[in-house]
Amino acid sequence: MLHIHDVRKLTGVTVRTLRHYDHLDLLMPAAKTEGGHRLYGEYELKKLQQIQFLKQIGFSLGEIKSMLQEENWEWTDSIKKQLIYVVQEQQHLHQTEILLRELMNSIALEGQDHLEAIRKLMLLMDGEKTMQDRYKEKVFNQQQMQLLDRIPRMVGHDSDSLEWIGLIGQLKEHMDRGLSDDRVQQIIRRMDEKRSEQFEGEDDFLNKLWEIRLSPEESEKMGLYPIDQDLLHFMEDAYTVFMQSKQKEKD
Amino acid sequence: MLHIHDVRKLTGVTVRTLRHYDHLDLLMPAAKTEGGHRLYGEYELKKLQQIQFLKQIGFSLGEIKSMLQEENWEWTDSIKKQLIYVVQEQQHLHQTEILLRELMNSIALEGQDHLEAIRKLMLLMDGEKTMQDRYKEKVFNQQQMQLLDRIPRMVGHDSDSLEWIGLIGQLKEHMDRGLSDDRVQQIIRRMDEKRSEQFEGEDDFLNKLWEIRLSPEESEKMGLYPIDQDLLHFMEDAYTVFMQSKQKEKD
DNA sequence: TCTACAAAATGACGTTACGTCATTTTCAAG
DNA sequence: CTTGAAAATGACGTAACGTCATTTTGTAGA
Repeated sequence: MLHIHDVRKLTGVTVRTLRHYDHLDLLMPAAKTEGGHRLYGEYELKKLQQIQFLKQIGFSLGEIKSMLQEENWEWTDSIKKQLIYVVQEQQHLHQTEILLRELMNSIALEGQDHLEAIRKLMLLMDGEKTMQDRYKEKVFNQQQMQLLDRIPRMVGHDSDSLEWIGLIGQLKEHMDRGLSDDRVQQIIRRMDEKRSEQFEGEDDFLNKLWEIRLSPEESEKMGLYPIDQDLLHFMEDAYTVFMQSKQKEKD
Repeated sequence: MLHIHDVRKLTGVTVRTLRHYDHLDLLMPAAKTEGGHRLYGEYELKKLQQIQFLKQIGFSLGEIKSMLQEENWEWTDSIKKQLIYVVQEQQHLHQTEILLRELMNSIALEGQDHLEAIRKLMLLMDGEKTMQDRYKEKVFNQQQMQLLDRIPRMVGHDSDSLEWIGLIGQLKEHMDRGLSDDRVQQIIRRMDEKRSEQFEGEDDFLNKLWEIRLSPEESEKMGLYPIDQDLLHFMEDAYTVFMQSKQKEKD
């Protein structure tokens, strides 16, 4: 059994923090001495490190508690949420950095008149007129959109959707090789295998593609969303080629 | 003179915030009615917007107060300090983003065992980069070092890495089906395809890599994501089966 | 001019993850 | 059994407000 000070020496976590976690019922000592001194065991050390890790990723102690306690907590939801937050924060900080640099330049130009510099910058910020600003705003929005697109697409919570995402991504990468290219056809074959596992039955790949187009929600569940139209067509065509050569093989 | 509610409508700043700023002596109303209601003028509006601007750049209310009050405040110092902070924060968030993506992938691989996913990631984090590089240089030659960049990474959100992770995860899921199961063999075939796409003719490299993979300690030294031993052996065996049936087909 | 109801003011507590006292107990060595 | 070090407990502070609850004030209509 480890004394609270030993835990501190081992992990670097302060005594106050350990008491705090105890208070929150996040990490309780394995036992206490008669006099009430906290004693920690192997298990607590491990848990403490998990807590540190999750904290580093930016989760609040409350969320961490839920994650570690509740048996069927939706980790993937939490992680996605956090990912979106982190990406947006980076965007925000990037904008802030730009503003700071502009402010610095502005001050250099205006000399001592800081407030005048600010005033001019503020005009730039939410000014309603200049084309530049409209352009900036547009670009910013586009970036935002791209980010929001990219995040759900590039994270999958299970190995199956992860592979779908990977396959689709690679198909996109290899589009320029043409429909009959080996790599393309291999990807399509793998897709066909997967869809036959998942959607056993008559509806074929083309139907599946149709479905995807008609039902964004379904495809999002599968991690397929969003797919652009070009890729969809390419997939369709490649699949046709695939089926034809499969037919030939049979003959 | 503007009523507090008018200020809110004009600027979007809440009544509570205005009261708060008054309390802090940051922004005092130009006058008060007999009954104590706050009245704001043109000057206060302008100052409020400056405050909003500086707040957006990330300064604290305390600093803002100093900036606007003290005549010869060193603005450039503050701005530089803030700039440094913002840049550091971005780097920090970037690291966090990587960790989150790794965690997501790790969870996809490990299935529902989130804590195991965390444990493995923590192992990866602890490893020192310089040690890893040194180890790599010892094992691989110059040319092979370049190939190392192409092996799938847990952190990678490139579609290739994602598919690898997906494939490994699915192999793990289907282990209980046995070596010759269709799904297992299809996965292996896809793996083999990917292998030959990227590492055709680099058998020496692949053999070395596989040996390292087979040893958890060696893997850790290189900073590779630890994969369960039994899964690796299963993969090896299933591959043997795959090669055999491929041979038969030829005959 | 009185009334009534909206809006404002005041004060206090809550939030996050602990740091930092101040005070009291407990532990372990001599 | 003493004693000094370490632990425990409790309380306050932090940043920038949000959110009550309660009391006053402003003003429009009768």
